[in-house]
Amino acid sequence: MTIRTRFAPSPTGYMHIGNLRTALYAYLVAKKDPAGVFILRIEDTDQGRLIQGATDIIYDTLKECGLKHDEGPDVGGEYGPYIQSERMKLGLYKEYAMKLVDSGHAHICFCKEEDIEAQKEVAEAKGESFIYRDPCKKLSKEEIQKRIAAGEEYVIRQTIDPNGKTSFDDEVYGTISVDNETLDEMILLKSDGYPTYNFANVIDDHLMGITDVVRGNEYLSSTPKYNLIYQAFGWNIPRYIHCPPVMKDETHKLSKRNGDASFNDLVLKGYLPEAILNYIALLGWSPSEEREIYSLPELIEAFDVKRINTSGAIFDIEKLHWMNGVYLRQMDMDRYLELITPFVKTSVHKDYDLHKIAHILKERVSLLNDIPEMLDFLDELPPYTIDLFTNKKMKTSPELAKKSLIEAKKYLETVSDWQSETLHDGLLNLAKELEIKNGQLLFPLRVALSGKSFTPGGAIELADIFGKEESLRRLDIALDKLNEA
RNA sequence: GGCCCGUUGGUGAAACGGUUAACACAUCGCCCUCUCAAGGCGACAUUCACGGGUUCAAAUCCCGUACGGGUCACCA
Repeated sequence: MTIRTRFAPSPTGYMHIGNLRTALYAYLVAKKDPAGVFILRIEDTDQGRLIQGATDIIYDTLKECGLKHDEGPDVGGEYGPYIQSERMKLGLYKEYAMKLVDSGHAHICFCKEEDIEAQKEVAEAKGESFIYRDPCKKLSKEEIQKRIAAGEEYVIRQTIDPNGKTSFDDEVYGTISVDNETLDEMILLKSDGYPTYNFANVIDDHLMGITDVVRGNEYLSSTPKYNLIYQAFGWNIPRYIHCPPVMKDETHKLSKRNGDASFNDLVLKGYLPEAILNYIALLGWSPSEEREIYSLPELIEAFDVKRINTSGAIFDIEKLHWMNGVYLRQMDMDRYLELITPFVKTSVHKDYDLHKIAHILKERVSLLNDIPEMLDFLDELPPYTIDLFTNKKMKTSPELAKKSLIEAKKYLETVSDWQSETLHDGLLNLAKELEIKNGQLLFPLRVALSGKSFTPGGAIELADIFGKEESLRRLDIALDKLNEA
């Protein structure tokens, strides 16, 4: 049977990391099957929580990550519509809810939300566990008709036989079974006519032919209730793949609500979508081989539902940071150049060779946002004091720096063929002639050129980027400082 | 509180009754080196939340306890 999975977010804001990981896993499960279908369904049944533009964020995020859906509101498909509010207009949910009422698996309920709430509080105050026993189940057909005709608001509530047990098999958590008496009779259809998530989800998953339900483990305890609905209709129960939560720390889930990083925030900080995706794939799942860097196609190949963990995983930005660096270093130069250019240009406005800049950056950048600060010395020589010339490891001091720089200047002034190779050979030669270590010549030179204690690139690379004129100008400034001392 | 789920180093994790308890990030050393990175090498859990039990043998199986999470919404 062809695998069909769905990602079913509600458009209520930004896409957070846990959400994205669920989408990823659903995608991987589908694509593991060469004919597998990955579906996007928008669950907008809570009209009060809708946020303008949230659906676009979902489309954009999936697109940026390469999680291409085969069916969905924007791409169509044979099982549409793919937006629940549109399906609701078709009267779909009400029709199915009424079928359940007819078969005795659901009932009309006139209870007021506040009343139930009040009863619950009383029970809690007494320390008793509260399971709502709906008095409306006893209402006669006539009375129900009368009250509906009188315009009274009502909901349709699931009817559960408290006897017996319901169990299901989860691919990740194994077999789970619960006593039916602990199951509460959830609302299927709200008084505004919209279905609840709980109901719409079951109906749509069935109607859309979903074979594998991938979702967060917070649904583990509702799943028995969903199965009761499947059974009431005589439908096949899908395979369940419940995923452990992505945590912010030991005790808190990652959530947009707490202002935790969303996919978008991470991208804005300079993390690459492919690195983010690779990293979150490893949060709650581990490959069978000893490897961590996977492209999306490679993930499809390596993914195995059986290797999804059962316990929550803490999101560790340090590791993402490292992984982002790996992706950046592995990248081909053309794309790298294209990617870093806007970041370089925020702090570098002079006309330096971007290729050369890219070259010194490549092995050193883990986060694109770090680039401007790393290059802040290129446009203008920052103010600095001569103690920068003191370095124990290099065994340099202002005195030694002065000597080295005088000699360096003499040499550099003679160079007509100003390019990396020439400078390299010339300067190393000079160090040899002076009988000092390379570092004792090059370290001071690098400081003189940059005005910083550390920089991407060394003296030769920087001199190459600056060119003869600017290099000598900065050298003179350094010598002035050293002469004053 | 009832029910459900979980618990291996700071973090992600491997192990599927018998290993010196992998690997990666982070951290700390050393090497390389013109700084910083990158790279190389090495260190880092007498121990797998705790207590019992089963077994010749337990991180792995069973029971209990503790702790954490989830759920009990006309939110998803």
